[in-house]
Amino acid sequence: MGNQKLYKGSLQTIILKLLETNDKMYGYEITQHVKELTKGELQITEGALYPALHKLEADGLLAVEVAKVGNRLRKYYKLTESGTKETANKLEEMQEFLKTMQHLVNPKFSME
Amino acid sequence: MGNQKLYKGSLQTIILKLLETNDKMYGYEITQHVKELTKGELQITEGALYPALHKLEADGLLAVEVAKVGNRLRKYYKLTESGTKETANKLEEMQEFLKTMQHLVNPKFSME
DNA sequence: TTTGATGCATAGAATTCTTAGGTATAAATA
DNA sequence: TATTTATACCTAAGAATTCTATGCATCAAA
Repeated sequence: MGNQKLYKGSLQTIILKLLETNDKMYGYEITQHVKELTKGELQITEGALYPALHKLEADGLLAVEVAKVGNRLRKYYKLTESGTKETANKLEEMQEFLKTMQHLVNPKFSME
Repeated sequence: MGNQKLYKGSLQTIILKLLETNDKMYGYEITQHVKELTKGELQITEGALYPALHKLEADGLLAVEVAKVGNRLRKYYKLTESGTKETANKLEEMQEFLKTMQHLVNPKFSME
């Protein structure tokens, strides 16, 4: 996932957030979407993405739907009910984390 | 380090930033300082902190100065010259990361 | 006098991601 | 038409970082 270790730990949250916004997506689509959204800053590697998707599925947060496009298959992922709840939790945690880090590294611009 | 994996990858930057602001600090002091600054949100564990300090020292970013206080010793760490430069780099990367993540998880509040 | 705070440290496990492959179809280009 | 690039899935081995669980020792407070 990119070259920056800062993103370590945030992949699940990123995936869940994308699926909250876009309803259903397939793996390759996610990598391209993130690349565009971040102007190339963040490149999710497939070696990180697919295991992450499988784990989210195994944990019951995502459901899969296989589609055939031409002669190739795509695996569309979407949030389950508990996935939607967990997404809300994870986004809250992420906001808290971002606020805390902002405060730590740049106290001037994060006064409350 | 707390229970949140989101902080994975940001420990070095946190340490460097603290030393940039406070000139010199010892390990235990760092844990307490972060705990206060984050109102308990982030608790750096010693099992994460000390190896991190040793690595930063080995990489030439920190210099150590042992002090005796009463009958106990403290190891004060401070930035070296290259440590100061690297701190600037890491803080820039962190700002970029925070901006990117904010944009990803909450596009509404991160328009430019 | 025993607990809690201070202060250092390491070893092993767990987690996450990177690197480096593998397979295959479709489109573009040389 | 042959080859490269893009699309689309996947996994295994290793690196890197952190957590959990220890250990040792001093000092203050209960």
